[in-house]
Order: sequence, then C-alpha cells, then structure tokens
Amino acid sequence: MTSNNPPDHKAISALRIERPQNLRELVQDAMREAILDLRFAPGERLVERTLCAQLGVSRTVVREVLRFLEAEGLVEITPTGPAVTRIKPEEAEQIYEIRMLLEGMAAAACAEHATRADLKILKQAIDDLGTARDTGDARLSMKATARFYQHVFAVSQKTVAWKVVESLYVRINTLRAMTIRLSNRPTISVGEMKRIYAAIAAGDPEAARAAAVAHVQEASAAAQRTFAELEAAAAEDRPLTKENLS
Amino acid sequence: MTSNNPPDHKAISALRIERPQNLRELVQDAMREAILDLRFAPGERLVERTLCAQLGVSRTVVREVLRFLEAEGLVEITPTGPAVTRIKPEEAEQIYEIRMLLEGMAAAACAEHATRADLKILKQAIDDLGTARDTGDARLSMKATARFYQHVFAVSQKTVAWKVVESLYVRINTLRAMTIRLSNRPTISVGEMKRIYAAIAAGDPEAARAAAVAHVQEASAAAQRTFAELEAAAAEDRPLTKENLS
DNA sequence: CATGATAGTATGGTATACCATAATAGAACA
DNA sequence: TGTTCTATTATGGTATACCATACTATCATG
Repeated sequence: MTSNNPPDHKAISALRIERPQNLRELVQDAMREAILDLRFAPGERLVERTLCAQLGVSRTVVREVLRFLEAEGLVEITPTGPAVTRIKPEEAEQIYEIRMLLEGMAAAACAEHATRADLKILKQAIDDLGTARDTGDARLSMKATARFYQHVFAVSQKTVAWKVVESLYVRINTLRAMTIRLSNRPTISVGEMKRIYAAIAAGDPEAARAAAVAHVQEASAAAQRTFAELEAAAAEDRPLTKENLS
Repeated sequence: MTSNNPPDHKAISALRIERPQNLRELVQDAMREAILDLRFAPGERLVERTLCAQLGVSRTVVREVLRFLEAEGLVEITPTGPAVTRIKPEEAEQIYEIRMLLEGMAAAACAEHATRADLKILKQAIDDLGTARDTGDARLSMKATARFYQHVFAVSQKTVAWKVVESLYVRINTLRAMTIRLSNRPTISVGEMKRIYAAIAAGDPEAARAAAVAHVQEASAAAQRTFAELEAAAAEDRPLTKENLS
C-alpha cells in the first residue's frame, strides 16, 4: 500500500501547529491595547519596573516590547525615559492626509476587483458596525471598521499600504478614544461607511475613492474639534489627564 | 548687575548638551547600515550570539535592536529565529505604488512652498548626486538622494509622510543594492531628479508631481528587472547569496 | 529664607545566568 | 545503506544582578 504520490501539501498545512504566543507577544498586545484604551494617557511616563509589577513579567520583556512600540510610534523615548506618544495637531492632520491617499486608492481598487463573496464580507462588517453603533459599543465599532478596511485592502491586494494605514490608525486611536470620552460622540459615521460600501458594490472606483476620502476628511475635522477642546481645557488650567478623563 | 529679564530661551537652547548615543542606538545604526549594505543578505539568519561577538555587546542590546528592526520591517521572526527580511516582488511593487502617491504629493506641495533658500539646498543635493554618479559612488548617491527628498518633505511640511517613505526606502534598499551588484547599473537617474528639481524651482506643482511619479515608476521598472534576474539565476540553480554577490 | 551639600532612592542601560527547545552529530541496528 | 536513538551543542526566551546617573528629601550654613 505504498504510494508514489508526493505528499499532499494542503493536508500538511492543515496539520501545522499554531505556536503559543510568547510572553513578549502577549505583553505587546496588552500594552498596545492599554494605550489605545487610554489606560495610559498620552505623555504618561512608562516606568519599566512599574510595568513589570503590573504585567507580572521581567524587565527584559518589558524593554523589548517598549523597543517595538517605540519603532511603531506608540512610545517615545524622552530624556527621562519612555512615555506614551503625544500626538500633535499637525501630525494628526498629516496622518489623515496620508490616509486619504491610501484609503482612496484601496477603495478604488476594491471597487474594481471585489467578488460577490467579498461584498458579502464587507456588508457584514457594515452591519456589525451599525449594530455596535446602536448599542454604543465603541470598541466593537472600531473592530468592525478595522475589519471592513482590512478586507478592502486585502481585496485590492495592497497589504503594504494596509500595514502603513494600520500603523497610522494606532497612532490616532488615542485621539479617537479621547473624542469619545470628551463628547460621548461617536467618531465613526455609519452613513459614510455605507457610502463607501455602496460605491464598491456598484463597481464604481471613482465614487469609492471619493467616498473614502470624504470619510477621512470628516474624521480629520472631528479630530481638529477634539484638539480645540483639549486646548480650551488646558487654557482653563484643567489639563485632561488619565484621572479626569474617566 | 542682577537682571529682571526672563532667561533667554535661545541662549538656553544653545547650551543644550547632546547626549552621547547609548549602545543600543549605536548598534541600531550599525545593524541598519549593515543590512542596507548587504553585509547581511536578505533571508540570512541573524543569530544573536554571533551578532554579540561581531558587535562586542551583550545579548540584551542585540535583542532590543532586533525588536526595533522587526517593527521597522527590516527583520522578520522566522520559526527558527530572526532573519533579514526578504522582499517579494509584489511587496516591492506595492511599495513603489505608495511612494508614487506620497512623493508626488510632497513634490507638488514643495513646488508651492519652496523659498530661494530651499531651492539652494535642493540644488546642492542634485549637484552632489551628479558628482557621486560621475565617480561611481553608490553610497554617496543614495545619501544625496535622501537629502534631497528629506528636504522636499520638510519644505512641504509632511514629516509623517517622510517617516513612512523613509521606512519603505530601507525595505527596498537591499533590492537597490542588489541591482547595483548585479548589473553595476546605477538605480538613481540624475536626469529624472533634475526634472523634479526643475519643476519645483519653476513653482509648478503638477509638473513636480508628474516628475516625481515618473521617477518612482522608473525605479519600479528597474526593480522588476532585478527580480527577473534573480529568478533567472535561481532557475540556473545558482541562487544569489552573500558570497557570490561580492 | 535661600542655597548648597549629602544621603538615599528610583530609574534606565547593560551584562550574565538559567532554562526549554531545537538542531546536529554520531552510534547502533536492521 | 537507511533508519532510529542518544548525547551534545546551539539558540531563543526570560529572569536577575550590577552599575551609573538622575531625582528627591533632608540637613547645615550664611
């Protein structure tokens, strides 16, 4: 019963063992999430030994993670040590500008290439976004949005651009979280996302691009409003910190 | 002789002490340069203890640097450990596509905002590029080019986009270095760079954008040729490694 | 009260030790 | 000769120790 056929590569892939995440990976995920959730405020010092105690790991792991987050732009090294990056208005504006270019490009390409199966996945993400919006669940809104865009970039085969956009997202996500805290105002417009989806479904690249750009423009305007509110608060001598954000 | 004037902030800034680079920073620079110079080939395993011996530092420093380079995309973690990232043709294509958008945008904005002093700096970089080209010095060519672009992005106040483009550059720089090795063919066209400069100097944003895009398109075509040559070499069962690249 | 000196503590930078797992080499066996 | 087993070495993951410097609190002095 010996067979001369080469091994079935699909069968071998199905047997592939998923390696458990090591401590470094776990801490990386935890730290990124904590920063995005504003559990560490922008500008807050990240003291290694304190993080060790909070996370229950050694300084080695903490330091390696800080290096990674530093390269990602979530953490900056100040003269007194690592701190959560503080995003400036000019930087945020630039980030939205780049997103307009890249998301517009991806939406247009997606409109050209999406299959029925793709549209189904995109629709599901939009529906999930609507549900999350109705229940006021900001975290789920963000996840549904990310899922939508991740798929748009995947369909249009622009994985590198997605990596770039994703890294820009994490840098402005603290700003979005602050917007929500300040105003209890959602930062994701379901209507705009629906317009992007509709243009993609209609196979209209230019409409998809325009809808994606308009959506980012609106997000940019919301961010400017947040900065204005932050400045007003600072001028009243009550800067917003981690404590008074909750 | 006591003065009631507040301290002169400019004078204080002039006294600011420049901190010496720590080991980690030094190793980071050294490793990045070594990767870009093809002293480590794409795909080559980066064994920590070997790097420690070569660099004369402890594993702590090496590991932290690897984390940073990993986040930058220069290093990937394989199941057997860290290795220099191997760039695929589809990725390179996407990188050039993003560069077209971002460099086009920056060139157009630079054409709108450049002062006489800016043009002088840009011209100097172009002249230096010409000199480096004439003397066949590829490293100086790359440096002059980087200086040109860094200033274009600075004038157009797109520092975030420059950070993105810079990180994309380091990922394709190994490809450029390979192109030079394979063909002794320069990858930077002085003529194209001059056209970008001329359009900026003429204050013509659309011409600047078009010239910048054309330049990236030419670089992309050169990269595809390099990949074709790498594939041909592999098909002849003589894959290009660090040894036979020199 | 302001300033300077001193001691103690906190913190980042770096090296080293320990451990688990993977990889390799060599020996034994069919 | 090919396969299996065992011992050894290599390697990454993680913790801990040590050191230099920065920061803070306290005390002494003018």
